Amino acid sequence: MQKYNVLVADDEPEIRNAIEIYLKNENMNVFKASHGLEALDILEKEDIHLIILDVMMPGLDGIQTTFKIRESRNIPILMLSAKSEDTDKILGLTVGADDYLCKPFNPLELTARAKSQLRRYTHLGHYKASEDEIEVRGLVLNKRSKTVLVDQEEVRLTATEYKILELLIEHRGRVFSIEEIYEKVWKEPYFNGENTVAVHVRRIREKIEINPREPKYLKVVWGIGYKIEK
Amino acid sequence: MQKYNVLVADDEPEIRNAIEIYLKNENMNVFKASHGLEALDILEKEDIHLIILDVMMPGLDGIQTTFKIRESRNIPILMLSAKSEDTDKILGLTVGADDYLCKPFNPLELTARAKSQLRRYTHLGHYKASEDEIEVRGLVLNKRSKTVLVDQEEVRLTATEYKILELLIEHRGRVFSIEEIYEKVWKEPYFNGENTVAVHVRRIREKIEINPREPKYLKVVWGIGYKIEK
DNA sequence: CGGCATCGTAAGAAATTTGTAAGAAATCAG
DNA sequence: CTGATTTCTTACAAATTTCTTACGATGCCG
Repeated sequence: MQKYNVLVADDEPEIRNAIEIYLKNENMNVFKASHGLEALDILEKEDIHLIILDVMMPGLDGIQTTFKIRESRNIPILMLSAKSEDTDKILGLTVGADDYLCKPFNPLELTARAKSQLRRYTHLGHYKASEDEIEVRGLVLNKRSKTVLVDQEEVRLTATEYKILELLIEHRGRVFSIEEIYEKVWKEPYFNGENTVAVHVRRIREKIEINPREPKYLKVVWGIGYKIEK
Repeated sequence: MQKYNVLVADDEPEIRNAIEIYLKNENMNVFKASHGLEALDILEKEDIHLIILDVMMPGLDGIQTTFKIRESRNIPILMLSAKSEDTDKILGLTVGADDYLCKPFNPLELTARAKSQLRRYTHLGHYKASEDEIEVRGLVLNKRSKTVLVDQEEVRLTATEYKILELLIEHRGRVFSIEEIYEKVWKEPYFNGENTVAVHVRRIREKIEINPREPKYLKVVWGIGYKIEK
């Protein structure tokens, strides 16, 4: 069996060590860093398969580190954050992370999520992109060719429209706030009052829905955001 | 295995000692108090994981102590009370408690309930973030996707309705006063006379109950507040 | 330069949610 | 039973959020 290398970056030594124990238990190699810069350093030298990052760290924090990593690589990142009332907010901040978990977390859940990320590797150790083709109720999105079919018919989406739809479809069933969508797609902070996402949603609906006023795929969840029905 | 610290507060020494024996048998550390103030004192000094409180105690009784504890902490509380005709009444009084038990109780039941509360801790000793999905008698609440299913059917709740329901379900069995609900959901002080929570409760019932007038899930506890039946 | 496609903004319309008030109904205390 | 208290119910108006449309800006390609 493949032995995976996992990098854990957290400024709290207890958490770092606890995670190390859980992961070693699952037969993984663990590299530890106490802040973002150290993590980036290890990342250059070692063949890391998964990064577990704490949001809150002195110096380069988890979010900045994610941006840095994403500039050059597509390694899976699992973000950790302190439990907060406003989970959605944190979720919005974790742009670029592949998954996230609130502290205090359940060790079983941590290892389960870590393994789920690692499952995306082939036996050669190469990172395997998640499924190329996603189908949901007659709507087929192909990530490789970046095309969308609705009932066998190809639909021409613009680049931004496609990105929004891909985001929603990849996590179908989950609700994304307008802010979250904006920050994930545009990769810049969202200022309240902007109407852009709504307009793009309208345009996407125009193209993929039979009746844009009664959307079958791209649904609104009032006061929360948008989602693709599972 | 993690060794848990349990605080037992009861004015009757026999009961205190009996509980101590049962719990030590289950490999727990036991701290004892004979009244509420002493319990609060120990709580400050020790790293307590579970509190077992008797309702009837001289000085600060179990109910007042619960209020005091809840002002600052979210530790699980198991309430003990003398058996009475009017179980509901006592149940209503246990606002803020996570579970309760009637005296005389079965030692097996006591340890079972104590362990059930402690199970919510991780190996790190942190209080565990609760599960993503909570199921209670056919009602399924998914915190990640912020959706609610009743008998497999998705129910569309508004943002505030969802928040109220999530609060109640997360601590199902516990009674929340209108004031508590208001302040937890709206995050602003509650002024007596406001009707808002009641109206929202009505609307939630309209959506999740078969017959809103005879609620199966979201029940009222007269003079105290609302709760979700366990 | 002209034609075309894409994008963001603004502004008003439409839809949905939310709070309030007022009276009805249920429950409790004596 | 009676009056007091608490919860329930309904309707309506205000607030908020989303939808829709149109327009101008930008950039690409020939």
